[in-house]
Amino acid sequence: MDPTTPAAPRPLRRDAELNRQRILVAAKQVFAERGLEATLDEIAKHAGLGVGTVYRRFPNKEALIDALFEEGFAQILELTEQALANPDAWEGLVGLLTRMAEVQAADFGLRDVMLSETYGRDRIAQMRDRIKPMMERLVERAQEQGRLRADFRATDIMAVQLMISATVEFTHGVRDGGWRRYVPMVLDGLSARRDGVTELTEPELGDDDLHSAMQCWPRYRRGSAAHTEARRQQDL
Amino acid sequence: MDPTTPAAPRPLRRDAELNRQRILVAAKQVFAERGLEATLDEIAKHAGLGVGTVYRRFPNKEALIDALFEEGFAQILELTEQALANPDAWEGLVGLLTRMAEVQAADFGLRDVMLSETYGRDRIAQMRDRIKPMMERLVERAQEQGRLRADFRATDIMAVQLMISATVEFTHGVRDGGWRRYVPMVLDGLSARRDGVTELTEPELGDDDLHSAMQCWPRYRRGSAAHTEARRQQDL
DNA sequence: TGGAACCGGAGGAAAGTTCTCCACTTTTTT
DNA sequence: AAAAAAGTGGAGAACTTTCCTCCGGTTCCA
Repeated sequence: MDPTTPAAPRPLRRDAELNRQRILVAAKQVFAERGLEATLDEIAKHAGLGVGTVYRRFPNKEALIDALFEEGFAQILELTEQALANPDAWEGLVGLLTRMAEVQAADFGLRDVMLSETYGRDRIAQMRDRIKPMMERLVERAQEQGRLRADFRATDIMAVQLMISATVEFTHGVRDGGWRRYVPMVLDGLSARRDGVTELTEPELGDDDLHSAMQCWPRYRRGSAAHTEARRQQDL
Repeated sequence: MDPTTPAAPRPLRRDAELNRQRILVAAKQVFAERGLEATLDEIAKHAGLGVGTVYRRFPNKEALIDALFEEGFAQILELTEQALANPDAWEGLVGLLTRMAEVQAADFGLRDVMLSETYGRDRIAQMRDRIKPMMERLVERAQEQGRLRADFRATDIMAVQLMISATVEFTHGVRDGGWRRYVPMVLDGLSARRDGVTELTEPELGDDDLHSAMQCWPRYRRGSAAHTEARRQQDL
């Protein structure tokens, strides 16, 4: 009837489909390592393709990100459900926050999608709507069971995640899993009361670790280092 | 003897000196509000001057920052000394971390200088060398007095500050002092043991607060908003 | 009042971004 | 096997955003 029906999207040519997969794989990897700030040029190079190819398959960066992080969301949703399934709500919460930190540490792209609202806003908003009531139930139950501090609220979880995320980023590249030292500390702050402390399995950062963490700490690193450096040389 | 002696720097012309002051004042304000990412153009405008004037007085951005944050460092040093002076080391530590958070919230420029190593490296390194032993003593004493968890180390303080800093930034522009809710939580995680919890005086974030905090959350906000926005419009 | 000192702010230079374009290559169809 | 269709690569267009320079004109002060 309607000749312009968009219904029948003829399948991609074989090589094109293959390249599409390559792009997805490369994007997943590159985003995971470098976060969403990675360039599509970078991804294309990593996939062994030209940028043009990437842009023909995905109209823009956001579309690629969107296509990529659906499963990531599913994963998070599942983690939350698992946490709720635990009869000990506190244990569930502890596990959830730890897993979330693991996810964040393993995939900076997913972290960025979760923590920012720049990309995939709709999807995120939708997901938060689904997760929110679960979080509220989890918090409530953990409080009823007397393990979570009574003044904690579901809206505080975001801030806690952000705190943990900060330690993940801080220790990144310095010591794998260095953030693991700080998750128990934060959680000890959320418990209603306790006799001792949760044992820290992750050893402390040495002075040298600390120093290189500060060096690599990417925040506030504005202006290309090269540029600034060149200038510094001139001044001598 | 030597005609090229740099010793006698004839004083600036009156108007020039006045403008120098204006620059310093404006820079202090603008950096405090926007952090070190503020442009010298911005500062110049805020001072009612041209950029050229700023650059004649300070060879580059770093020099201006350096000239500016000496007193900030002094302030931090003093806070640390005060903390050490407190006979109750734990109380000292609590006070210190709270004050530090206040400083960070009040002056994003100083926060950036403290937490990054991009600007004023030498000065910072030097300061850290002076502060480090004080921190170690503070930690040690607080542990001896049985209030601070025994597995805490002086090198962990940086991470704790980073966590707090994350909450400061998160709540910034959403609710003044919203971060105050999280400092006691973190500190409760650092105490050796406790029967109950430290009372949170800062009320929780509402759903709307949370939403706008996410919206404003500046991290990962790459690509000019205008650009992205224009593109989004086209897609419709 | 004659310079030396100073000012403003347009715009140069560099480094990124995202995304387009089109001469070429590869696949599919006839 | 040749024509048609589909896909490719990557230089570079178009845009930001940064830091900083330059120089015609203005202001101060000896």
